[in-house]
Amino acid sequence: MATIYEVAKLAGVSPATVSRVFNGMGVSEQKTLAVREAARELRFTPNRTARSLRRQASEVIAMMIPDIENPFFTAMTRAVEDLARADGYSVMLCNTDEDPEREQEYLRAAVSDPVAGIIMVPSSKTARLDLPLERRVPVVCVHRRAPNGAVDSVVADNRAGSAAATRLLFEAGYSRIGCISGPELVETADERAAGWATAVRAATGADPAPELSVRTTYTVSGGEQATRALLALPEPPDAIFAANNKLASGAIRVLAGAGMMPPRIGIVSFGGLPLVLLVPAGIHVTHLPSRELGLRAATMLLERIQGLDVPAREEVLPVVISDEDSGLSQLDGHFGVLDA
Amino acid sequence: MATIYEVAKLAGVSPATVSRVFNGMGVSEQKTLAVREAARELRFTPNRTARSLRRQASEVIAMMIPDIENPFFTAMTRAVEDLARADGYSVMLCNTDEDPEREQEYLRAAVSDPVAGIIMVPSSKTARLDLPLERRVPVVCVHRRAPNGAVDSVVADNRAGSAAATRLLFEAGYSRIGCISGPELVETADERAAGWATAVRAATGADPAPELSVRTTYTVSGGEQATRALLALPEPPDAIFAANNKLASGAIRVLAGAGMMPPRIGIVSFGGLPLVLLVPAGIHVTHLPSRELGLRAATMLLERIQGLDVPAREEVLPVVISDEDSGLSQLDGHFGVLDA
DNA sequence: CTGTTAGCGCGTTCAA
DNA sequence: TTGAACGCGCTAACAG
Repeated sequence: MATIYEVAKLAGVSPATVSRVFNGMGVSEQKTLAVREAARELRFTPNRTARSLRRQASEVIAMMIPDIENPFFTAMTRAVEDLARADGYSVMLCNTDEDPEREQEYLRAAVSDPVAGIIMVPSSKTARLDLPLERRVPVVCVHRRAPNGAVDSVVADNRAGSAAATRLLFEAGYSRIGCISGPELVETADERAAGWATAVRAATGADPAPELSVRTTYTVSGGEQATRALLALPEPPDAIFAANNKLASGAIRVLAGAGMMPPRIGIVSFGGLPLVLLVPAGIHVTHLPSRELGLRAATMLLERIQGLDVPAREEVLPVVISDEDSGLSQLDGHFGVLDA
Repeated sequence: MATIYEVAKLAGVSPATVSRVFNGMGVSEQKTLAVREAARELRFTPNRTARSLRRQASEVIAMMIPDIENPFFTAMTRAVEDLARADGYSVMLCNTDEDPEREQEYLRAAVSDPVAGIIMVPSSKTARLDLPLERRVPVVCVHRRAPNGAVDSVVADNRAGSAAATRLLFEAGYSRIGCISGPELVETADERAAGWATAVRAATGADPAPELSVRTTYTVSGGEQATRALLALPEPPDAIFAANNKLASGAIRVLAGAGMMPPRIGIVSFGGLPLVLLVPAGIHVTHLPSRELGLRAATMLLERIQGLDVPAREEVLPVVISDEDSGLSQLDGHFGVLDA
């Protein structure tokens, strides 16, 4: 692996000149050409590690998400990568599995790498950001707020969105609506359950029955178990608000297995059901601004990396509720089609 | 950010001793304790950049995939990450978008970082691996073979799997089966189209009609257009073999829009349709060993990183074809359910 | 515009 | 077992 010294020797210049050529400083055309020629001959590529060490700055952004297999997070990641690349940064993927220990481990690694910045979906309200804060590594929290509002955050309006999604079911004529949401202390899960409760209160004038709200893990099997629990109630719900796509998948799966489909039971999925596009008619699907969340987070982080020094900011992106089944119900009597 | 020098001073030892403590060399218990205490006090973390530069070795694996939003690739990536983490490596995600130029750019970056190794899904048979080969950075190709067999590869048996999947349609009574596959020169696309042709030949005793095979991009809209083209044929097919999940999604979308569903038309998707789990009955879905591909690739790469020096290896993983619609058709008369 | 030199933080000789 | 000194490859500061 060639170094600037070898290039310099071959080009008949000093190492510093080689460095300057590769960093766009003022070098005479003649020497520039000579350096480029020598570099090509030696297949020279600047060593990024050495550069980082010397500059005390890296070109890597750490992206910490709970689950790389959830299309919601990959869409976010994709957006981040697009923007980061445009600014010359690479994206390092860190899968936390909602595990605070893994998260902490990744934070430690990111800080000792050290990365240019961190975009993270905090696994819980207890996430500790001391390490990056202390080392002055910029952090932006996305999708869930930063603990203590310590750093920039950009989130979707989960509460209002969930309330609107639940309202859809009331408007469709359902009256006893169950809620399946994620773990306690996970912000999105709390917010979405709260939105559901708000809508129930607005529609019925009373607090929702406690047994109608089930909290579980954000997984397909969590959705399955919760749905079974709701169906087993003495007075089961006639509709279900599922707080994310995996929960909705589990719910749909169990309901389909029990032969219960709309309009016999109402279902709304808060968050897109990806790729497959086919859901039975009558299932409402709301769109979460995953890409927009990623774009905003990346923008805010890049600003911080470039030195922006203002107090922690917080942005809330609206959740647009379509009132059509699955977004495109006109296609077919039996299926709605969800945008890819 | 504390350095070993500050830790050394505080602990009353030399920097070398601090280094030794953090690398598991022989240091007296007393000094070890002193160093650890000082390190904790200073919140010291070894700087990975400096370590990489000095050791000429990094702890990052570059994972280059065509599309982070395709669950097939994220499942692979997830498997890679699991294994890599266990060995102390982080995974850097590189999204190539099937674009050879971006791929090349990423290879250049990976080589100049420099990473410990590269796992890649080559975007085409023309991918150039000279850079990593020259710099002796280990590469493993996954899902698609390495160009020229230059490095280790692990792939699924796309040809046999596709033939078996196509046979499923013949066995279900369909006789004129169309094929929608990916771009020319993309190995999986070629192999799957070839598998389809083999099955057609075996079933009909003749070569398939050329107009029954459509090649397009591996996208939902590609699948849509191809399906429309097939339906517009003077003699349209009575069944469709879709060579990947995105193509199948597009096909299903168009067919559903035209009111054509099984059994009126046969459909098989080569590759899982993720998360949503609901596809109309009669749609066959085969399972690709995405996780296994990732695991094998990671294993092979880690071996190479550890210095294994044998000629390039090639592994072919079997594709298991389930003969049930969507894997779980027993659930419901109208829907099949696909495993998450 | 160009060359010389120092040092980013660490791991690893070599001597003691 | 320990410490002093060197250098990984590069860029920034200073001279010229």
